[in-house]
Amino acid sequence: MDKQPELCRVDDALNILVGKWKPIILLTLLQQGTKRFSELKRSVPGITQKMLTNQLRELEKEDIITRKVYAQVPPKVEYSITEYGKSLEPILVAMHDWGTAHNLHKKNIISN
Amino acid sequence: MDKQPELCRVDDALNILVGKWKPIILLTLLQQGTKRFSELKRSVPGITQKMLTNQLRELEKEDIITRKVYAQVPPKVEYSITEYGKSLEPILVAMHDWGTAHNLHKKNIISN
DNA sequence: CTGTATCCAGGCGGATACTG
DNA sequence: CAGTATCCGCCTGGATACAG
Repeated sequence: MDKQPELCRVDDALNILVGKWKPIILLTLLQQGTKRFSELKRSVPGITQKMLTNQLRELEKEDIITRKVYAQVPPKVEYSITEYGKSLEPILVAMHDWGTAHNLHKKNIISN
Repeated sequence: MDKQPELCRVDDALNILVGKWKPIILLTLLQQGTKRFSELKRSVPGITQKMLTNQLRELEKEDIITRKVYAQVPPKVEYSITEYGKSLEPILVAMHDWGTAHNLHKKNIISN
């Protein structure tokens, strides 16, 4: 049942990153800083309100992002990466770099 | 529907790594080299034959691992990381390092 | 503007049994 | 030894409607 202690350490990071919209949400917040709910919705084309809320809540639970509510009408809520969340950036960068190379790999296969 | 080109690059890597047993399978092959089906099964406690086959097939499709069948009785099949698959190692290492630090983070929260 | 509540389809992963 | 085949429960994510 248990995995090797050394090996399963990767699963913690993976579980946090996994979610249809989490990577793009995190990258948006990392690159563009604090954003309102509606701004995020615009920054992530195709996402529904339900899913945006859902993914944000999960990231918040993991202490990767923070949620700041302004008591006003109309409502205003801002989301930001936590310091802890910023520690995920090297992983996202590694994946982004790999993704770029992956694209080239696929093109090479096709061209052969 | 479409995401920003730059941002969605991370999804390619993520999709390949996602799967309940893929990370540990990859790390095992990376660290210990070529392994037979039964050896992998022993290296990944708790996995069923169905899931081991399933995860191996998916990694094979992505050209991350190779499958070598020896025409003999009893059957012998060996799995190895491809050169291309090795390019995933930095990502796995980054996640492993993060997972280790994450453990400390959780401990700190508890101790506060 | 920033959510919640429902319903629903598809896929993932587990248990189990069977096979060349 | 190295798989396949089947059944099945659960969770994820999409569509849609409603709400403070």
